[in-house]
Amino acid sequence: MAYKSPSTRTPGGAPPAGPDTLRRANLSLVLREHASRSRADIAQATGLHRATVSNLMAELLERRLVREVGVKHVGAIGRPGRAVALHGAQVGAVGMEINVDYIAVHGIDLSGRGLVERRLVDDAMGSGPDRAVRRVGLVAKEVAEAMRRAGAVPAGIAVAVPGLVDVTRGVVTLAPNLYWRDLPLAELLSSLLGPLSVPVRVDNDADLAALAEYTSGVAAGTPGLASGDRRMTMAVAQVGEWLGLGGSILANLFNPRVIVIGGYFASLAQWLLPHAQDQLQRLVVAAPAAQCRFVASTLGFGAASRGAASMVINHIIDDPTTIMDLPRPSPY
Amino acid sequence: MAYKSPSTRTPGGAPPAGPDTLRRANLSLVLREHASRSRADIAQATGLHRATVSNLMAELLERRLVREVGVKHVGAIGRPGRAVALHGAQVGAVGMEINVDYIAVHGIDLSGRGLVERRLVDDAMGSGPDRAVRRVGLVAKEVAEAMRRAGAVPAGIAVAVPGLVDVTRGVVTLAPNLYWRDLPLAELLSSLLGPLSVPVRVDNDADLAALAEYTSGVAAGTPGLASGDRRMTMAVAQVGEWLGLGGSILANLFNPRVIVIGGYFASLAQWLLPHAQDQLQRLVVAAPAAQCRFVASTLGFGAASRGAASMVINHIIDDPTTIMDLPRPSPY
DNA sequence: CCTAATTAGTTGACATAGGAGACAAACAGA
DNA sequence: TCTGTTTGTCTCCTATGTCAACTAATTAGG
Repeated sequence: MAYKSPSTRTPGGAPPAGPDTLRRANLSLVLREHASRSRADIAQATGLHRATVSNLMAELLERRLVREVGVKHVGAIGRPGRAVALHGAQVGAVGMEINVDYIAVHGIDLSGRGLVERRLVDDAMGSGPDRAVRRVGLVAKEVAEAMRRAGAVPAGIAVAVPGLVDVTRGVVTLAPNLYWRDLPLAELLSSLLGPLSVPVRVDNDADLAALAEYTSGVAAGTPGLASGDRRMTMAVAQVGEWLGLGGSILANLFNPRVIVIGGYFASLAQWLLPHAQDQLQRLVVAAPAAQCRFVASTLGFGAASRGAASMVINHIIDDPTTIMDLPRPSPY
Repeated sequence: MAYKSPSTRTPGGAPPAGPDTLRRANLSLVLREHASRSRADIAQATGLHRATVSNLMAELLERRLVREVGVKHVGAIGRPGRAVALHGAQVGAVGMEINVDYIAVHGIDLSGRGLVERRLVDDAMGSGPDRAVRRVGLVAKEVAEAMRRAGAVPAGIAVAVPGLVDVTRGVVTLAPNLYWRDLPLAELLSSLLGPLSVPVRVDNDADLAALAEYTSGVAAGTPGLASGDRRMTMAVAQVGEWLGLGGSILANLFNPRVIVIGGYFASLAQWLLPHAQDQLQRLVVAAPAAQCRFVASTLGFGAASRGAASMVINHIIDDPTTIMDLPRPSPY
């Protein structure tokens, strides 16, 4: 009999680890070092043995996640390495943002290149979940089709929702603005998408917007914290001070380098941020040793859907075996 | 040659995974199910094969982390299982809290039983790091000795510091009250402890206090958030409202079930909390759907050191191979 | 042009991990 | 006592990574 992975049926805790767990972890490790480097370089960077990297790379090549991209002529002595690079074009990721008056969509490929970008105004999103979910499902289907035509088969869809989300189950616990409550959105969308069988994830919109800022926005490459709360309405200066107070509480707890202000606040940044920054400086314990700055988002309202698409890609990088385009041929 | 784990030398990212990684993960998985159950029960709970659990259990027995504790007579049909349980008594964990005017210490064994508890008043802790570190080192040495006399060899020491901490390097980035800055506390204490070679960790005091509340305090078994900011001084009612505002910001971001108020605030809980709760109710989006309550700490000032000790235990449970009391005899 | 040195990638033996199934052990019930 | 059932262990199998030896490709130097 063939070797079977440890049974996945674990009631509460972490799944048991088998050899495949190891494989997944190391595949991910190798895939992270995709910056057009040779196998030897990657072995160096990951600490894995050259032979192991070769082996793992073979699987990544088979799954069309990377490709050989030419010879890496270092000019130095010795045999030149064959550079491998991320082969993003064939794998797609779809991110959607649902809000009261619009649906935003970002379709990108594995290397982050934008393929599809839409923003549909729809004032009736708040009129109950049934209609809204159907609408989202239609848009998702259509975008997935467009991605497929562009050569990138969608490997996952992530949906950003303005509310509390149970990420593991894909359930929207509460989204007041949409009048949603305990809505199994991932499940509903999955069944609407039907035979496409694309994994659907759901997450909080602010979290995903933060991810977008972190990966490609003003906070790119910096440990940061994003905040886009847009439920308060007060005079600008006052709001700025409150923002500073809120930021100081977060800064004292997490010591971020930047706090990114997004959503409707971003457009008022010019007037808000000076007050906020003053307040922050006064209230943060570590100031000025640990510099924490308020920064306005530059991604605008597309941030959440952009972040959603990024999250799909992150999940693929975390576990490259989920790409089943070319299932590994059984050796028996 | 024996099998060598992948080289640990990884500049930036995660370490490469070898068979030992797998072993560690599953050892931890089994050790978590220590509630006096049979091997078969544990196999059921973890999803691992019975044979694997037997194998892992053998190593845990060898390391004296668990012990056979009698027959599990279910009264039911079939061969009764041999129950195994956590054998905490031989392994110790030391938690220390450093503050301006005192050092608090908690020594517990692996099963959580308290062995040593001290609280030393020392008003000169704020007079520079040199003296303070020496003092802490002496206390640590003495407590470790007491633990050893009680039969529990310390397997780790965690230190709670009121300030910003770089946990991975064990460096106190900034502790204003102590006048510490970029102090490599873990390294200093390690060298002071000398040949004892006990791993030293450093963490933020509020985080560790939160851990204590979570494991054995008012928030035991509940996803919670702890806050013990004691830097503000205002009129009680006003403070209560500000507390509510701060709590609402956190609640909107993280949706915790409880927010535990600790430190000096806890003693004023009676007057503070009603105002705070009112404010919270008004400002939290999800209220009243997602119930979030303010709760006062009952652990008092020992919370951080208690949490520090818990953290040491958590690390042991996470990776039982760090217990090298009985190194596994090589089979060659 | 040919050889030595050097680095890149691959191959097969070895070590270790966990799963599968068979087996002995230990009980309850008839 | 015999049967059925569950527990724990043993042996074999597969999967994975390391290691050392080997092949491949290139530069340096005569």
